[in-house]
Amino acid sequence: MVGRVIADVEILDARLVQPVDPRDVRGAMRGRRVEAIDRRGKYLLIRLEGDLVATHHLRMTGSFAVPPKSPVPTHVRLRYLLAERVHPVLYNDPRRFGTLVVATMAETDAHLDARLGPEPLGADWDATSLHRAIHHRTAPIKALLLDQRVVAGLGNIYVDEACFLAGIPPQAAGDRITRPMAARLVTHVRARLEEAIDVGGSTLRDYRGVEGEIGGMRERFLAYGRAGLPCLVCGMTMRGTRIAGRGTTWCPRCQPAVRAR
DNA sequence: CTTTTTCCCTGGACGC
DNA sequence: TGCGTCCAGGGAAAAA
Repeated sequence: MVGRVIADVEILDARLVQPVDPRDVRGAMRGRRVEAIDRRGKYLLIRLEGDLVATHHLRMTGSFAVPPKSPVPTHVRLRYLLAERVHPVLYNDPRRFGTLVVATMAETDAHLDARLGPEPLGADWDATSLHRAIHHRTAPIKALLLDQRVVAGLGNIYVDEACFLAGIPPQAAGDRITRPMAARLVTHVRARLEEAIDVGGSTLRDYRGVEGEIGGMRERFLAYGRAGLPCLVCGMTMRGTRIAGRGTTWCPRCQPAVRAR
């Protein structure tokens, strides 16, 4: 899309852009050239000429498809028609959790800055900054890592994976996470994210790459979704519970309870 | 202030 | 096969 002019935007599901009138979004984007596409946390930013940003969030089931390399998906909610290109870029989202906001750069930055902490793959996120952000908190470490203001971009899968690899039980309170433990979390969050990116993401059911590809990460899960199954490291039965409203899996042997202070 | 719970939404899995 | 029920989860909003 970068460098091309958006000839038109067809919004097939008005709820995608609520509470804004879909006609305003269409009118604002039409005829503008795409200058760049960026990401902040889980937000996808389509930067348009003339100080305008289209901010997509895919939630769990959103994906972009680029025919004809990709098959046309079954739940297309929006079509970007590009000048001098036959096939539109499609936004697909069976469950309609995804969102789209169109705003100026300043409005977009303000919106994101209020919601997002440091990037997990960025230089400013390290053991010290994580420890500082959570050492006074009593919520479980899993809830804190899912909090996008603590660190931007982690979801349920990667938090379970990182806690497992770091040997820290997900229910451990933030104020019991020592600096060395924070260092292990940072290391394993980074390693797991980079590995997932390399293999094309974690398709569970709906996620697809723009050419329809299924992500390769789901065969590599060590913790996520393995409750009741043997731990791939020690063989003990993995336990399942609910933390921060999310299904949570951990190994009682590899992630022993943190000692009270 | 922090933390927890509820809600949104739909397709797939499962039981009968 | 068909129907009902439950579950998955990111983030906003409400409740505690």
